[in-house]
Amino acid sequence: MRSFRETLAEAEINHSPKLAELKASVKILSVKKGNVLQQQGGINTNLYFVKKGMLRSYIIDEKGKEHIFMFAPEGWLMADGSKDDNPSELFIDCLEDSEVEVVSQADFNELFLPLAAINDKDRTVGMLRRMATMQKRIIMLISASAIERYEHFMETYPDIIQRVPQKMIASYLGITPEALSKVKGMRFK
Amino acid sequence: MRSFRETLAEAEINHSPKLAELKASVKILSVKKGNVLQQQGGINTNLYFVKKGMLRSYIIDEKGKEHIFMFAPEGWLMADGSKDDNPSELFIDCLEDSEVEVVSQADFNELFLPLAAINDKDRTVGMLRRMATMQKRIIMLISASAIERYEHFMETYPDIIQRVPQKMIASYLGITPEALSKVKGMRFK
DNA sequence: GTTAGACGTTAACCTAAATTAAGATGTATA
DNA sequence: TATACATCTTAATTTAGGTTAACGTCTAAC
Repeated sequence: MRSFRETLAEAEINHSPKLAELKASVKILSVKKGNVLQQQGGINTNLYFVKKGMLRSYIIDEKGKEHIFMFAPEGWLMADGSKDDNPSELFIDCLEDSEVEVVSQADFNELFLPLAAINDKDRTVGMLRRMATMQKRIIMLISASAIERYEHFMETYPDIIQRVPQKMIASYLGITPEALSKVKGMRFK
Repeated sequence: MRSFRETLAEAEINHSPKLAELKASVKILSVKKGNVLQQQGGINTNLYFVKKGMLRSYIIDEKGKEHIFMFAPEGWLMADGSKDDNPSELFIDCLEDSEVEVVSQADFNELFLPLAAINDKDRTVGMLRRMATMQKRIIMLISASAIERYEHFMETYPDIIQRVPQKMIASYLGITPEALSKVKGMRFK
């Protein structure tokens, strides 16, 4: 990775848009609840923009246990962010009947990223929001108790709470469903 | 956040570089070990590119306990990724005498992000690497035991292990120094 | 209607890691 | 040199959360 100054020294601006190519690279998909869009270990990874419904990404560990990495309701981007060349770390599946737009990782990097940075502040805001979400998540995981993580989640994503089963919330928080149940009971004691 | 198609519909390419402005926006800083570059709660957040040395970002919780969010040795970007308008969540300080390049969050978003996406693949790779690191970190935190997290850290960042005290590694892993000490002993039993 | 799965809750028990405290070593400073 | 301070380790104790299992509710399938 180059430094800021090195970047400047080498910078030459020339950019010819390829709108047709861009348009062709986007596929629209209707996905039924339960459908799996992407497998852990797969090599062709995509980005999914959720127009309607909700997607979920998760891993399955050696003991066969599911751990939810992220929920993506309407307006969110769903993607496996593991390094480009590596196979996908995540499963992605569909929690509600959904409509999504799909772009391959390769197309996104080559075509969308440059375009988005210039013309689509919302797109970069989307990436920044993703980063902010992950940062907060890490901070909660290393510093907060189960109940604090739960309360933070409720405040931040009250919508998601209504739409997914408790056991998935527990999985997202990094605890068992039983522990979440216990912890919820304790709040009103 | 707009969808891919909406983005395309609205896209108009025009981009005039402002190299002079860009250059002026970069400051070079020599920082002594222990210096604090940025405070939790501060409003003027910067991005730091580490040319030499090492930076660290961390929070201090209500009980006064430190939790390390990230290390940034040479070649890494250090930044608080909490939402633009919010005050900084993180302290950033200096673990070794360092040389860093500094750009304000505002300048970065307005000037560097567009430029980098087009001309500097390494820069976007840097952001993607950041995302990949965070993703892996979250997965480890929700699914792996203390010892597994430690072993993963050793494999992934053998360099950092040599350069920072154990208690900071523990803090990064989300465990106490005592627990890390115990866990290290257990590996050779 | 009956049955079989999912889901959520509760409780008994267990374990990993936190807390507290003490001691051993190293290092910077008066 | 002596003092203080930070780091790491070990051990005793406590606690948050995991595991296992039982039970009630709900929904889907027969």
